[in-house]
Amino acid sequence: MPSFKGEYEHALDAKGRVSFPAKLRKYLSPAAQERFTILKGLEKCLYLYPEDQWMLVEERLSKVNTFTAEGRTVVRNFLRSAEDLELDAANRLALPSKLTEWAGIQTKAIFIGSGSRIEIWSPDHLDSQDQSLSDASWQEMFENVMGNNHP
Amino acid sequence: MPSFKGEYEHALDAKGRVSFPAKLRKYLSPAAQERFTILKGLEKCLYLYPEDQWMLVEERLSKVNTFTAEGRTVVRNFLRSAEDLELDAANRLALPSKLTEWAGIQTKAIFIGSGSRIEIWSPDHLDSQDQSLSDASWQEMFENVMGNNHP
DNA sequence: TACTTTGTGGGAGATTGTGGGAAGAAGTGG
DNA sequence: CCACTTCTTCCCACAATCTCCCACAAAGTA
Repeated sequence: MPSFKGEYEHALDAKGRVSFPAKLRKYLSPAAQERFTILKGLEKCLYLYPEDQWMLVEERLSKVNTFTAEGRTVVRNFLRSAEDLELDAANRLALPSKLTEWAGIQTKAIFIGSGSRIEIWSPDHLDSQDQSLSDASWQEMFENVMGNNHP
Repeated sequence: MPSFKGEYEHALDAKGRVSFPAKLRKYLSPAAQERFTILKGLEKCLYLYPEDQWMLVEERLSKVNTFTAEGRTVVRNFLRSAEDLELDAANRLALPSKLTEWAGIQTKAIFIGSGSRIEIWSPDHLDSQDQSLSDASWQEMFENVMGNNHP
């Protein structure tokens, strides 16, 4: 299972379309080909899942018990911002304007390969995210997360 | 089994009709095509089931033990507000005025794809629902429900 | 250099969202 | 039972939007 990696900046055109980075395209499994689901991330960026990965998410959601208020709230708020996309003939994505507005994406978008999914950031929000993370706390966080998984 | 997703706002016309979002239409299985059951939701919104999904709901209801008062009450109150609908030639639904009034829907309705069904909200009620859900409790809820499915 | 791939732009036609009129069905009161 | 009103359904219309297609320059490749 190849994972997405790397960072690529592309321009949006007047219609809200962006080229999907060619390098990332190479990681797409043929199963997922050309089809994605995009949604609001937990940070101020968008998450882009190729179809095969998204299906795992949906499968999990389908097991949630919607006879409880909590279950309904989770499913509602998770799926709410989601939308299916596919590449056009020129390998572009037409990003939904609601999502680009929310994420502060106007003329430029930065794609970040992040394992099983891709994040899409506005340059500004990515900068401020970077600056709020000092070198020291990054080191600490790294050790917390990675330090004791594989002893 | 693709599930409904996304959020779409549409205007009601003077006759209480709303366009059914084109993006959601793509998820309709040919079996269910164009036919729905609508009813009062457990929150202050309406639930819209395509015919095929509704049949599963009915099947489930048929298993409720109506020899108990509780069982009878549940079945009665669940079904009493339900009504069948179908799309007109312009892909619109004529929402029953009783239900729109109950849900506080006047000039605008928000469709939220939520897995096997679609929720229809008045913008106001959706806002207040959102505001009552703080980020903290959302995160917590999310972890409760999704966290321990796949250890 | 010649050729392919990649990123970007724009136009034409189809789709979608919305409004309103006219024919038909249903309810109301005499 | 009939005339009248109201509500519903079906049809047509139109503007805004979205898709699909073609084009082309820049960059990478052989």
